[in-house]
Amino acid sequence: MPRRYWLMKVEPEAYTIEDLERDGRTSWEGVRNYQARNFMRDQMQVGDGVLFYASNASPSGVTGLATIARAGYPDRTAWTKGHTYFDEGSDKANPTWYMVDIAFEERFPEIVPLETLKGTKGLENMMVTKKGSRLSVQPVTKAEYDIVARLGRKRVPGGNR
DNA sequence: GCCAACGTTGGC
DNA sequence: GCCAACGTTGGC
Repeated sequence: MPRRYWLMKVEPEAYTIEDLERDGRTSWEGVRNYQARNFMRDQMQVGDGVLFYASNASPSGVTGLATIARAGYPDRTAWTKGHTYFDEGSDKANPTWYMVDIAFEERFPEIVPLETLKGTKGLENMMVTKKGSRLSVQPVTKAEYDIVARLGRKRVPGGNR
């Protein structure tokens, strides 16, 4: 199966690329959206590329790269009473929610802000650049992934602003 | 903190 | 199955 590529959002208050660099690897529990769930459960494979996106940040943008380290498996936080991600309706025999693990790959020297993504040729069709795109797990093309990776690695004197 | 856009819920 | 109300996301 060819390598696929994804963009995964997280608020810096919850987790950052620095955290991932420190941890090396982390589990991505807590996704409670069916479309995102389907991507994690049905399509993500070990080795897939991930654009790590900081949402609700100033600015928001892609802060680094990761890879899928474990393909979709049931999100057991949905069964933990009292847990933030507890979901009464999730059946253990037929789990509603799935998670994956991701591994650190690279931290960009500077964030690639959403503004930059919006203004970069070749990224016009990226979901994240479109207004009202709330999906927290999005597929991206290899071409888009490569463009963003190149932007992230580019060192600009005085910073990438 | 505001608020537009979106996904989900629930009454009918 | 429609759709208004509601809660959440996320850019600004």
